[in-house]
Amino acid sequence: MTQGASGDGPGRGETYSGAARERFERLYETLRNRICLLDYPPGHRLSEEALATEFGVSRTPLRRVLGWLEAQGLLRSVQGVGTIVTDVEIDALSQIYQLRMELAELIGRLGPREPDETMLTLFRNLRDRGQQLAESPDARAFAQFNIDVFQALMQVSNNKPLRETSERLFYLTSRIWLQSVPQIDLGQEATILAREVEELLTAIEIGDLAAVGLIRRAHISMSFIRLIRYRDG
Amino acid sequence: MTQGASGDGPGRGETYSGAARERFERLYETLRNRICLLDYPPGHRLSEEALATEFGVSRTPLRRVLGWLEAQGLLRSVQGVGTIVTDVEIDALSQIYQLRMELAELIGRLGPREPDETMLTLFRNLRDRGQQLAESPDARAFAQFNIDVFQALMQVSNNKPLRETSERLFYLTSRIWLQSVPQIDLGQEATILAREVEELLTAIEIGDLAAVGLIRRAHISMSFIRLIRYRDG
DNA sequence: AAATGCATTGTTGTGTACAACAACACGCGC
DNA sequence: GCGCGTGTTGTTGTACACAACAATGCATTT
Repeated sequence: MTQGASGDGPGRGETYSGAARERFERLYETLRNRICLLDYPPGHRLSEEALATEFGVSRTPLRRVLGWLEAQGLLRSVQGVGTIVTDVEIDALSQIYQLRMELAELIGRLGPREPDETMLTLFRNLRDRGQQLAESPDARAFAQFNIDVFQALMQVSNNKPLRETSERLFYLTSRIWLQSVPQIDLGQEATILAREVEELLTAIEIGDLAAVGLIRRAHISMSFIRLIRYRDG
Repeated sequence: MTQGASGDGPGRGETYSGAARERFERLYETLRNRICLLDYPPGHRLSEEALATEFGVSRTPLRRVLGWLEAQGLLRSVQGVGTIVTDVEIDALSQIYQLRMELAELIGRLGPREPDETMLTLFRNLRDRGQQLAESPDARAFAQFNIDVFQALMQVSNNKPLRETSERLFYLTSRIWLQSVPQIDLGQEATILAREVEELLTAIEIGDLAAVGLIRRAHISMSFIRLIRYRDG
């Protein structure tokens, strides 16, 4: 393949200011999803050469993507060894969860965004998806649903730094559920998450965004406790 | 210069696992300081080629450093134009300050670290420096002192994600004071900061770390209000 | 004189070859 | 049989040459 003559890259005309940036974000989200969905489990060593070949680029632009993922704490590159998917040890997990709880509450307090029809539709769709998921639990679908619920919640606040910080911490810890999937009660977790979405939807319909933050915080708190209990036995 | 034969690079034997990493961190902190101390003011276009030449490396390792700074929001690279130091517009500044206030309070609540003699000495030295600064105000010394006070405060909490998040937001906004230096009353600001350090030291000596967070939050809140007043007239 | 097209220049983005490094396996000595 | 040194292999790190791109200045045209 010749340089830059990517087949599907510049297809959409919305290259706001650079086709390279678009490709970067595509690679970034692709790899982040693979990490969060445990296609690349913690400790997995992925090869720059192999990834570059797969995506039809050279190592150079790929390394920029890996660099960002490393900056987010999802990867760790060490010379002579490889690029390793990070693992989250239990005490670091606890610290992140403590902070995530506080930030979840802030989502409803800092720059709340008035719920519009779009947001309501979004959460109603999530509620329906949650009910289906609770009826027929599936590990991967659960993980994806968890991500989608989080991303929907991020639209509640206008505070961009808060959203970015919450995102970073979320993607750092969301994998733990898929990792513990043999031990956890997937059906119960799906049911709990589905009910959380229902509660969130109720609060949004009323327009009480502070309540949204409190509900979310409570569920993060409880889910961490359940997680610890799962792991302990 | 041949590859890797840097004169001062591998001088210290504490290369925990890679001399490259050490060099990376040195470049990173150097450039971050230059940005935060306004050696590179917002809007400034810095050349990869020139920087690589200055540091005696090739563009490749330098680009990794620039990539991290871009991930932290301090730089913005655009093809064909250059690598530009970001500017903070007033509304984004407000959002960051709101979040910083909340995080400051959390510093005293999440994983507080018992003050030891080292920390007390650190803050007592800062108190002395603050008094000297208040007597003979200097813009650059004020900015550096502001950074050092912040870094000392980061040692109060054991929560690493909270520290990293606070750092990111701090370095994103600390430049605003040097930017406004013709308009602000530098002597007054130095006096206020020195007194804040005194208050913080008092709280630390008592061992009330929650108070530390509250004091810090209050000062962040007030300093933002003063900043807005400075800018408005 | 003003506007427009175009060449020039300088920048970041990309591809590629090689160096530095660490892990592994093999063979040698004990 | 066991320990150790060493070559081999695969990885990330680095340097460099070139492509893609945007801005600028200049000549040309209207």
